[in-house]
Amino acid sequence: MTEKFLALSMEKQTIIRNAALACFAKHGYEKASINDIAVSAGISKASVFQYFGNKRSLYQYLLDYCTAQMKEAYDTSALDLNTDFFDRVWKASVMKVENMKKNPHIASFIVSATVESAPELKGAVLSPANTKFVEALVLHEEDREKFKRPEDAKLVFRMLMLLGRGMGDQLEDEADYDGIMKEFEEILHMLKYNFYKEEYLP
Amino acid sequence: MTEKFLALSMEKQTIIRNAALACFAKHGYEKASINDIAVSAGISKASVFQYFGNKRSLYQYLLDYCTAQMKEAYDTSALDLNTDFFDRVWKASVMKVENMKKNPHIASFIVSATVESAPELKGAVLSPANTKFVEALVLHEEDREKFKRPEDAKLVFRMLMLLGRGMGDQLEDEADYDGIMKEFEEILHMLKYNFYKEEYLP
DNA sequence: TAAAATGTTGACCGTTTCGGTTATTTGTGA
DNA sequence: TCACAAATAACCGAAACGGTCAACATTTTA
Repeated sequence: MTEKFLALSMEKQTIIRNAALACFAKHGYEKASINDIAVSAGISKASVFQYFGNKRSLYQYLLDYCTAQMKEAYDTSALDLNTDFFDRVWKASVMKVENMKKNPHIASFIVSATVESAPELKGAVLSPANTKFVEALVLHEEDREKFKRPEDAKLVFRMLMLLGRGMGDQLEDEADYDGIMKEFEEILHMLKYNFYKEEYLP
Repeated sequence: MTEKFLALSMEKQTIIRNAALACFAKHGYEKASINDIAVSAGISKASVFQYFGNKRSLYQYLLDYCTAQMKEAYDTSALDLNTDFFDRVWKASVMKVENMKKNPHIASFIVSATVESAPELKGAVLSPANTKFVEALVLHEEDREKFKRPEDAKLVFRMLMLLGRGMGDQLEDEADYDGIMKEFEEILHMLKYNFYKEEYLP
């Protein structure tokens, strides 16, 4: 159903896809209108139907696209599980942000898709490719030993998860990726310095 | 225009108000429909117009209500500026969460209202009562001196701001207020222990 | 360069939903 | 039982919805 769309130039595909992702993410499936998407993408409403057939197919295409995009972004590049905990967190964060830079609307679209409940969308699923990603961040015994108080390790991990959410919000609002990431890198260094035993500091 | 509404029982007022706040927050002014709100509140659409006259008046009432609610929640209870930094952060967070407990939809409504751009709403303003609140959290010189590395203080402050955002998200998703707050209290204690000079620890 | 094929869209369709009104029903206190 | 107010079902014209199609550009082909 999407052959017509896939024949378009990549630039045009990106513009239309981003418009659709943003619109569905903001308004949800039912309240997002094809007209809004078309205007936002700078094309006519009829073209959207030309490319995707109907609303439902457009939405399904976006789900599939996001699934594939997430796989490509996270699954292939293996996180080395043998590095330092803070380094792992840093590496994973960079990956996440690089992905957000390339495709700024995917994150909020996925969030909105997971809470979507329109009856028309029964059977339309978003396969979660994130598990591997989080697994790599999990705390290992050798991580804990580096902490002055090993019992702090778990809570630091939880704190970094919450911090990640806060950063994600900030990134969606003001898109100053590099500024935020620089700040985050400083935070990780600071935490390492204050929480690790001296022998584990460089 | 809202006399009819204010004559209702407090319980019914709360139900209707929460339905409206949630609906406007989720969909924005234009895409939120009176019918949705009425169904969600368990009353008829005609009643909503009976109580508020029209859509615009309902929205204005919610803005005014939120402004008053924020004032009551933050402005009256003075944060003591002479306590420890982490204690100040903790106290402010408790206030914020208590307010979210009582009125879970205010936060997201205010966020959505600040980015609202419907032409019909020109002149409808939300007076920000948060300034005092943030002032109390600002870092003072005597806070910095307690840190092993005083230069860390500023970054810890920034980190706590981001952490607060992440926590806010979590609170809106799963409403396990006490669990999250207990975790946050532990985080603050842990940070204090690891960042403060020994002489400032209890 | 003329014709054929393709890409794009303005105008339109029937239907639904919108904000808002009105006439009727329902509940209540005297 | 009756008067009165609260609540709503039914309704209104207008707008927006998803979707279609014929007409207009643009490109490809002969």
